[in-house]
Amino acid sequence: MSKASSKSAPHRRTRSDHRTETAEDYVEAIAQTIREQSVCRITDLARQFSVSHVTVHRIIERLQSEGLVETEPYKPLRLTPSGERLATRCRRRHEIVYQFLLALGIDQATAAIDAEGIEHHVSPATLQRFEEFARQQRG
Amino acid sequence: MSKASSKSAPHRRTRSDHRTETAEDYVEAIAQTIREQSVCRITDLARQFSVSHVTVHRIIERLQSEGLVETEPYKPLRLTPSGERLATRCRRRHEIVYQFLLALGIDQATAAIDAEGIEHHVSPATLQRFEEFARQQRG
DNA sequence: GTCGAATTTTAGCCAACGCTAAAATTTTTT
DNA sequence: AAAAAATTTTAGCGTTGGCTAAAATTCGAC
Repeated sequence: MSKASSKSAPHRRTRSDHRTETAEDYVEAIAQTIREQSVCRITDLARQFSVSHVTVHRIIERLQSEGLVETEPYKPLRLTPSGERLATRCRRRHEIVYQFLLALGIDQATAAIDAEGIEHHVSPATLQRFEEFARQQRG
Repeated sequence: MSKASSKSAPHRRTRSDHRTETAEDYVEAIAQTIREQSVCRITDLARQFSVSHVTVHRIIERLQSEGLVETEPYKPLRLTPSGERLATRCRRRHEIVYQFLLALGIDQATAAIDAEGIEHHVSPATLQRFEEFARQQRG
């Protein structure tokens, strides 16, 4: 183990980072669900995330107040333009991380799980290196 | 962008994962602080994590109830054997992730930040690949 | 030893995310 | 159309982690 190490960690991701991660996960899931089955409801997300529909409801309220999601009472969920853009960025990032792990030699199941966790913590610079590595490995 | 992708995400990390991450970060920081300046106080952690000492105090209470930290009133913090083991595992994992990012060609500052975020989400299998890659790149 | 500074502890507030129970609404079945 | 099923909403509670203010204790200087 080296010596230099990464001392003096800038500081741990704060509570507001968690809010962002949640927003990203939900927006990404909404986009994918709409893509696959044309509508997305609260129940769909509850099933995907294994939480109660009530929890989803409250998170959706927050995302709505942040301008990422639109919805009328008792109607299915929609993304705002801003929500769509976020979903697209997240999907791309997610895919790059996943392909990178595969290129590294990680098995599909593990890569899928780890990508889920890692994606939110990859800076643009690192993401670019991930992409290059995967391309180089594949090509 | 590929097609297969990582569909049907197992499900997002739950709230209890965050508790674990916090525990890991704190235990790791306590161990390092003790290593560097022989004692670790609540204030030290507050400074490192940029949160109030009151927040640290409450988190330490929890870690104590979980058997990771020991402390007597107004005294510095100590790790239990279990806390020490956790700190050692986390430090090792952190170091592997950091060295891996460096081996990939990420600059030190970015690698330090990203390692902080990524370390909690790397499975044992992936960690091992990270280690192999870094060794191979260096060797 | 006393006083002042630093540190820790307690009290009390807020937000996010987890839950169950129950009410309201929509959809489907009969 | 009425009844049943599914879905969404509201109400209310618990935990974690964020804060400030103020009290208690320890430590250092004098």
